[in-house]
Amino acid sequence: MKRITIYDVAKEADVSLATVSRVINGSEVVREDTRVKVQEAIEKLGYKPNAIAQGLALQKTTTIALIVPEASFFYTGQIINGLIDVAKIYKYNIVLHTATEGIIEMNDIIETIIKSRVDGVVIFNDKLSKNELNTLTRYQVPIVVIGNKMSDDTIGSVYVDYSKLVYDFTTKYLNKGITDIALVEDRKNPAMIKQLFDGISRAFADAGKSFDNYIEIPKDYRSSYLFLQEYFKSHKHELVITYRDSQAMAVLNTAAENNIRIPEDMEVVCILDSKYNAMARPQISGFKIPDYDLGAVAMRVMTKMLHDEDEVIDKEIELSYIYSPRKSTK
Amino acid sequence: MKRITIYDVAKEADVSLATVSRVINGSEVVREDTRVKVQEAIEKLGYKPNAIAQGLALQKTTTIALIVPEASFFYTGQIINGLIDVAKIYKYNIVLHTATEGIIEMNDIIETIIKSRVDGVVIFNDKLSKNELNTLTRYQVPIVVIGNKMSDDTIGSVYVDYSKLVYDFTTKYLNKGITDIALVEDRKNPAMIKQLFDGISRAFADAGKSFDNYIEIPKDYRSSYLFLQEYFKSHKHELVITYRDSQAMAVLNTAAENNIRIPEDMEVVCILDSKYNAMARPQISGFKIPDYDLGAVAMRVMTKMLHDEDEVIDKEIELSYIYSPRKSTK
DNA sequence: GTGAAAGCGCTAACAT
DNA sequence: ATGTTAGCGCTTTCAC
Repeated sequence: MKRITIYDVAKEADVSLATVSRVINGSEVVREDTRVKVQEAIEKLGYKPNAIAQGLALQKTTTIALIVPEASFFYTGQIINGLIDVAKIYKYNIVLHTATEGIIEMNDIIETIIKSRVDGVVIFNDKLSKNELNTLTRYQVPIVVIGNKMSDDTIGSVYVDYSKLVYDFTTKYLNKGITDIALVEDRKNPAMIKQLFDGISRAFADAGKSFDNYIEIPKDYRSSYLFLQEYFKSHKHELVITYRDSQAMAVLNTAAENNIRIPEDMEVVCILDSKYNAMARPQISGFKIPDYDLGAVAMRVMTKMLHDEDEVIDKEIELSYIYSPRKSTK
Repeated sequence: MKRITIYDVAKEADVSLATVSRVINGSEVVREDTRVKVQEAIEKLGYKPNAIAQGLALQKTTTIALIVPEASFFYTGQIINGLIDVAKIYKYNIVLHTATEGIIEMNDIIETIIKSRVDGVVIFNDKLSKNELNTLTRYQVPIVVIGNKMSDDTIGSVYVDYSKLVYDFTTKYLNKGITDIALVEDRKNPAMIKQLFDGISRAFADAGKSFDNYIEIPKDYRSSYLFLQEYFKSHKHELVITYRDSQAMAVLNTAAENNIRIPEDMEVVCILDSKYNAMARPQISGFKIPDYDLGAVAMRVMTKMLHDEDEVIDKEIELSYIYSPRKSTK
């Protein structure tokens, strides 16, 4: 079955291919009856414009590349949904790349991205530094970063200020006289840890105190569970802050085993809220991060960078969060 | 900055573009010294072949489309990871499409897929019937379906037989004399419900009994929680089977509130295991579904359909599961 | 072993 | 309002 082309349509409708092209692209200058004639031919033949050929001719692909950390779909899912939903509106395709650790692989991804001539790339990576983007910026590809504040001629970003979040939350507790606050985190995400640590430290500093309860736990649930099981035999804090739901649950479970009542003896809060926080017992308080919006807004910024070239647009967009107090805090 | 093309390289290396093309594509017929000469030119200019132009010339894009149900990333994440990992190996790009309910949107997606001239499409959709694929098959695009057993000239599939899973599990309990078995499910996924229902019904039938404890619950956690809270005031079963972790947790939580001890008074098992099952208290027994493999194998089948055109390949691949007994069952 | 030229399907001046 | 034609960047016969 030969793929039917614009020539076939032209012949069928007895016009030139230029006219067919005009019809496809909704040019105004085509007379109504010939437009109908062409439309019928298109319909009859079941013609679908070849996006690849269009891409070659127009020097743009209407596809953007999305890079997400591998195996991060638990918290990336909504971001992708948001991204794709607005991509659909603007008729963009999304090619998905997953990046593991390691700069070598990142270079591979960038290589294929460059070759595929995407119109832009969105990177979700809270670990990424602006410097690491140089490989990409060299090729003049518009970039939107999700998770890190930065901007530039060809770079935009959408993010949540976790440092501020933690600062405000910590300050609230310090003001209540609660000072035995601990931060539980693994080393999976250094940049995130830094933000959290900065926020809590600043809060302590502003209160004339210093923060020193950073508890580093293993990366996987099982090990961190065992670690905390031991830890809470001899420790207890007024407030424990964790980043992910699994960490909060590990705290919950191990505290219970050590007869630490939550929230009476110890309060627990989870930064990155999830539906599982509401299923745990006691239900875990957390901050609702607007993941869907992070993706949607990122794509929106992308389209602006791509279309409204003249207009000055805001390239650093901070999104807000909502605190959901539940049963693990007083 | 002008994008540098194969012509630029040809000029720089003082050869024809045909030769450059040969070097790029690793043709054997190029003399060693000219190959080196060309390579140096490529290096010097930082030339990256334009995949779009290659696509046009070769009539193939080395990209495959992946369609997943929207907002399903919790159980789709690993599938995508597996898919992408083997796609990388074979140098394929993945363009991601999310499908909501509704045939209209599906047609939109298929439309853009056809236009983008992908080499194949992988569909993760346990609701999909072979009939609905016709729109796609008409265009001769190789298809691999994840989650449903089916095959055809241009269709392959990778799946887990949930019906069998439930049949075996139920039979085991029936053999122990446990007959008060209930299936808790919402109506999110009719095809899946059918599989589960079929399996359990067959088991009962083979034991000379009939199954009638299908408990339909609301789709979201909150409502189903309230529903079950009421339900367990007046009901209790020897074994409750749920599909998703959130459903199992709802059962756990509401049972606890009604003083039903698990597993002493009632056992609970979750078909689709997740890490959260191990964090619940009591820990929930479940079946480990090989999601990563589903994706990886699907992509492998795809590449086979694309490359080894002559060779006969197995187009219906059933993957197995592993039972993880934990604390919610005896 | 290497070059010349046609063609992949489409868009966008430029003509008419 | 519509047709002609020159690219877009690359692959691949066919000559040499």
